[in-house]
Amino acid sequence: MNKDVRVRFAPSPTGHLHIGNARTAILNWLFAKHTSGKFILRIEDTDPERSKEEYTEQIYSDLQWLGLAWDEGPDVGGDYGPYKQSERLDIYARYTMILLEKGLAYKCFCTPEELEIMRKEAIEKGLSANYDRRCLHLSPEEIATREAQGLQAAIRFKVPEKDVVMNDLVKKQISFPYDSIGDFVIMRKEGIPTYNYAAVVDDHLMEITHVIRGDDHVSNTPKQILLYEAFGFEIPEFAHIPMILGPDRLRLSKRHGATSIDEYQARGYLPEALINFLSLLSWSSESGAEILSKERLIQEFDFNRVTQSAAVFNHEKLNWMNGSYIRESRPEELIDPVIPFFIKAGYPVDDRDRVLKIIKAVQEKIDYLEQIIDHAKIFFQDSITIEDAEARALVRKETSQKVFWSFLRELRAIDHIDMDTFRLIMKTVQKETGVMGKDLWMPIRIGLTGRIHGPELPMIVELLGKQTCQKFIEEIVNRFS
RNA sequence: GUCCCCAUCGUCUAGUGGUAAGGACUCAGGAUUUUCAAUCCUGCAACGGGGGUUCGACUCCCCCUGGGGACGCCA
Repeated sequence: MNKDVRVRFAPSPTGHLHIGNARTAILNWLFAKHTSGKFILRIEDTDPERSKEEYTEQIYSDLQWLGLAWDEGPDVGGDYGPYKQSERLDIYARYTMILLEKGLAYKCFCTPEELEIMRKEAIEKGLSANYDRRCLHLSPEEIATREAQGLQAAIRFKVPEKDVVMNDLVKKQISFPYDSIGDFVIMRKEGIPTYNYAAVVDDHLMEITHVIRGDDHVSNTPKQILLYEAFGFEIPEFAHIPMILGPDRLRLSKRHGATSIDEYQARGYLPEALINFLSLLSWSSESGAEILSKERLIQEFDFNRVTQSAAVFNHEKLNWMNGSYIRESRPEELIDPVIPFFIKAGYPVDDRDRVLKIIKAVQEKIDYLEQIIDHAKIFFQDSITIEDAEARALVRKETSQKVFWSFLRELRAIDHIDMDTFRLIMKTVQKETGVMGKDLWMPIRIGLTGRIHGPELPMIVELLGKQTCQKFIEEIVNRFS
């Protein structure tokens, strides 16, 4: 019956994996998983100017970090390789010959300068900025002369005079008048294919069933459809997903801050949260739920529920969602992800149990892992400095002094402290001093951390340990009395 | 300039001819709490404009406006 689904993510290695591309990859992956199909990675490195091997590696690792495993690709192989376009040049050349022989494509000797003038003139006249076909009617002799002069030709596709209709899984039916499509170059004079051409040849040869990509490609699609028809290839399904915009409703770009996946990784966003969030840009669950596991996304994903309109990337919501994932994580799972941030901050990491306790103490306060550095600072101080004026005033209060002395007396009487003994001690302090509530707890908090806000005190005390607690309180007593 | 697409709270969205236009983020207020946070509750906030069609339009059609994309020997 239906062919097995095969989809591809086809980035060009010209930079880091961008948020928009990542979203495209995610939807491809979700659809493949949803249909038990294959997810294929193809590297479109046909631009020698901009493509770089290091970016290919970067794309691999970004995709891996997101947890999007591919079934076929340059590194893992597959039956439809090679999966890098730069290694398929002979294939494209072969198919170009077919078009040339059938008279469906022709050589073009126009220079970039000529083309630029042509374009300007067309726009001035109010016409569409298409190629005027001046090389279409070159006689064999004229072609021979130019080639004898050493001129190299690009190959242009001769666009047939018929309107093109496409049926898109998300955009539904769109038609393009034939005269809005100009004869486009399929092979550059260096013998390297252009995007529209290579994509068609590859998608056909790789038996891609669904082309899922950003909707900035819709106007490319009629060209590609024409190519499929010229070759007699079966046309795949198309699904053009809406763009992701910045807050100014312009296409998301570097100007908008962090736009590549590795930047989010570096700040301690969780891949699951990113996938969840990006999936919800222009797609929604029928249930209305927003926090959706990968499994659930896979199960529910459907093009019928993809929106038609572009979506603004909302940082605040991402932060909320990521924070939600952090809060829902088991603290143990967070140890490894958090360690790089500890190392970066110069905090010791050899005692994993201590790291775990710190995570438990601050887990609910952070939206992304990088923020743990600031919250955990209080656990690695040698001495306490009180910056805040309100805190200084509080510490000086008479009740605070009483609390300190009482607390210190209790502390000196024991040799080890944990959350429970701390609570017990505080009860005693309360009884002895008659101080309670904020006046009781706040001096201790400030004395131990220097700050007015922070994690729950019992956790702080246990993490600091008896010696450090005693030292800090002794210091503050000396300083302020 | 030409072609294509889009249009519900500030943002992400639900909606599919008859709804008090629902949810989420943000924001405000409250509850809880030894602080902050988290959590829970409450609240503010939207169908771009104009014509049709219809007994009835957020929903269908047209125009306008606004936005986006494409028109590369980039992808």
